[in-house]
Amino acid sequence: MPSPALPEKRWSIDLEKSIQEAHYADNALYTQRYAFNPDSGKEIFVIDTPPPYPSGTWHIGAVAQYSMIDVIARSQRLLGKEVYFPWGVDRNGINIEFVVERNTKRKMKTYDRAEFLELCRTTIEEFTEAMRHTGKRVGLSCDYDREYLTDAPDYRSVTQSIFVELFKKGDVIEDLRPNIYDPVEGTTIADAEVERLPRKTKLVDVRWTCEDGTELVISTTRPEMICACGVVVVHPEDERYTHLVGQKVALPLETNGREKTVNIMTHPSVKSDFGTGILMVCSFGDQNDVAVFRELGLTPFQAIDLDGKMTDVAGPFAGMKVIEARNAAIEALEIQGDLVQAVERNQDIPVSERGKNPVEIILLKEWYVRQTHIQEKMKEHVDEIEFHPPRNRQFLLDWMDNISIDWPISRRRWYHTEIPIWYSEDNSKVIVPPSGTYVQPWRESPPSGSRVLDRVTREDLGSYDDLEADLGLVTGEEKVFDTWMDSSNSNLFVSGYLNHPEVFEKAFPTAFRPQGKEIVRTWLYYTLLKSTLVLDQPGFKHVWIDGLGMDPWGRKMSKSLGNGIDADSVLECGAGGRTGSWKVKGPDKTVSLRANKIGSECFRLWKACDAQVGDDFHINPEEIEKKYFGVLTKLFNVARFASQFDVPTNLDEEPKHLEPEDRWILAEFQRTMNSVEAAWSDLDIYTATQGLKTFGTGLLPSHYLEMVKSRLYDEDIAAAWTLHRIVRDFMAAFSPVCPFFTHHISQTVYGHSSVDIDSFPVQAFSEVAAGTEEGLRLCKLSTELQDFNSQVWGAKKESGTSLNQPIQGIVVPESLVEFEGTLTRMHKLE
RNA sequence: GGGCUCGUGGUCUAGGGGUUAUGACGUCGCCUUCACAUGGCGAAGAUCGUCGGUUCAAUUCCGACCGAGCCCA
Repeated sequence: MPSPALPEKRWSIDLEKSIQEAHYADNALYTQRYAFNPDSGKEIFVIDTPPPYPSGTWHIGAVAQYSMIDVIARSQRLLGKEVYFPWGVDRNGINIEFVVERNTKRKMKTYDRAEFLELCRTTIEEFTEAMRHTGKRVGLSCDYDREYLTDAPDYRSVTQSIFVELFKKGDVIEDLRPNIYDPVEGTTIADAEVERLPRKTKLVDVRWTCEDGTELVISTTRPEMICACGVVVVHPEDERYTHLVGQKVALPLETNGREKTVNIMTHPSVKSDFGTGILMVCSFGDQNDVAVFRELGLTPFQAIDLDGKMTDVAGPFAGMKVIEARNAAIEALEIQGDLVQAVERNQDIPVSERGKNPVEIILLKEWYVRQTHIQEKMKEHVDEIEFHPPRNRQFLLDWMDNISIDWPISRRRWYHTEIPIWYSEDNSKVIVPPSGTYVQPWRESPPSGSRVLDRVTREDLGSYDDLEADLGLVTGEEKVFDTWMDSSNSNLFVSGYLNHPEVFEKAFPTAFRPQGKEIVRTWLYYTLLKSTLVLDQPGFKHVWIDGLGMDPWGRKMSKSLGNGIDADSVLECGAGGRTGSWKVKGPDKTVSLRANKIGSECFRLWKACDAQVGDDFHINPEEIEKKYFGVLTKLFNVARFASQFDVPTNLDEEPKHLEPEDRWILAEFQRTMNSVEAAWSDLDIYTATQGLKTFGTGLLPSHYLEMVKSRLYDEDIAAAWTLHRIVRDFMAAFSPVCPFFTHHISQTVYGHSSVDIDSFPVQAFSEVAAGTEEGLRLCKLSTELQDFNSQVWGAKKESGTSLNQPIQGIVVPESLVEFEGTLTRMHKLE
């Protein structure tokens, strides 16, 4: 027997790693394979990959999702598309500021701004490097040479240019509105940066007096805010207070510069069973107050300043810190005799994630992107986008229905993209930079080519170069953008907007947006908003929304639960003979999970086969190995078995004579390949992979191989041709899922790597093509053939006959008569 | 508390108004070493979350509830 061309006895993690390393080491070949070449003439398929945020560890669920994006990228290349699979890293934002503060034990605002930015940049670069490594370990075929970083000038200039464009069109506005503010850190923060901590607070009952002398008792934890009270409300169906509605009630504490009474009105948000069922609404005690002020059209008071101190409106308490003012107010109420009672109470209060400081909602002049006026238009665009799975479109539509206020985009932070604007000395004019320029207004003057605009009407008044002398002392904006302002340009950036107009022409709407469902309302929504505002087009052709990676019991993985599984440990499991073990906190007790070998190919196969896109998936290394490593072994063995027979010189030309079993398996193979090709076209990883797995581990080895073994050993040309043709094309179709596995086999056995194939292998076998009468007839025989083989194997088992011993009394049924000779030989029927 | 999504053998999963509900892993029994024990044959194991409704007929459609998850309060 000739020795197999595939020398390795089995697939192993060490083999996988050495193939992978060689693959990434040859940069010229890598570029030829995977780099984006917009001039290739092929249909362009740009993937708007979610740029990961480097924070030290990359969540295994995200790595799994990323590997599926790679499957899409590779399958689209296989279908002949020119794929741009960018490698981008999101590096703007608050997280890295936290890390630097923690590392240096110094607050951001105690630094020189430039110095702090440099610290952030060097710190995040270390994290980025670890992420690149994991990306390659899981086999991503990104265009790493074109890596983009959202904190780099080329990326930030796009964000700034879009801002300027929207500002000119009037879709970006500045306004004084309530914002969440951390008075200790001195910065606005986003909703997402607020968390709740339990604290003991005093709930005080305060007596208020109406104009007709009726006395009310209102419970509050924030008596210092009485000075900012705009209205007192009760529930519309609360009959206890119906008679009070419409009256005026006097504020029980002294104030300064405002009317001393407020109206009593109704509002459905009041909880009648809380305290006395009467609520004072202040600007702003909490988010509900903000909503009530807006709905009732009340003018808010500024009761707390940027230092967290009470303003003049607080009368005697002006200048005190919030907590001091609260105690002073309680004392004053007690002296006046208006304090009915005070009880200690546990309450979850909103604090900043960063400093654990209680946050306040205060009025600040900030920048906003207008969005409420454009929802209908956006919906039309969303209708044109194909969602995978279709049901996940609903996440977006529901969120769009809830949009009621504009998007605040400015932040008082540093490691973000700067808002590109300067103000004239009299504040009536603004200066904006020319498109494509990255500027840092907090430390630079406007560059040459900047335009001067009227701050209100947005009228273009001329160039900065001409008008500079008339503007007086120009001040640069110090604020920066919300990071979503950057992230929501990713599709524009990777599709070539501004930087490569000729590519953009061909590449937009961006072909493919893959992402997790938890950021539909941020990343997806804001991106589509931008596409509508800037280009009046849908941002994408396909949006692919995957579920989340959960722990083995279906719970979210988190540091606090202690149920996380590190991605690298799974990918390296089995390397160098080291096994993997994970201690994971389960619902009842800590469970120890063990696996011997997983690696990237098995990990990818698992994700591709185990869950449909859109479903949450449980990550259990034990299960990954048990269910899918065997599949790789089986496929490897089939290839290794085939590789001991000479490869016919021309695999593309069908031999003159094929035996019935060859024609049968070719018909089945063709059917599988057709459905796999259709599935790859539909971005349906699950169906494609399942189809290949079923064929490659079932029909092919168990039935066809057993039928043709003796012919193969007799050096039958038709059998060798059929087997090799199938194995070769199978590896091509399977290469998106397990690129290194198929690369190794196809390169070794056929001298041509499956990852270099750029058109789906055509199966045009004479007479047996799927859909032809003969093809259908042969496929219909499959079930019968499998049943017959099982029947013989079962009969041998029952009679204690070994499989290679003859058996008597079994007759090939009439329907399988064309296989009679083969089956008789295969089973040694007598 | 609100909105949305999901709920199929021990675990994961396919499917879908109609006779015995798909497959995989695991379990149990048997076989075997001629590419593959990372194999083969076979068995057990599911009132398709619960309760109502629509229907000649529901696990499949509708509603409520329960449970899980996501996002937002």
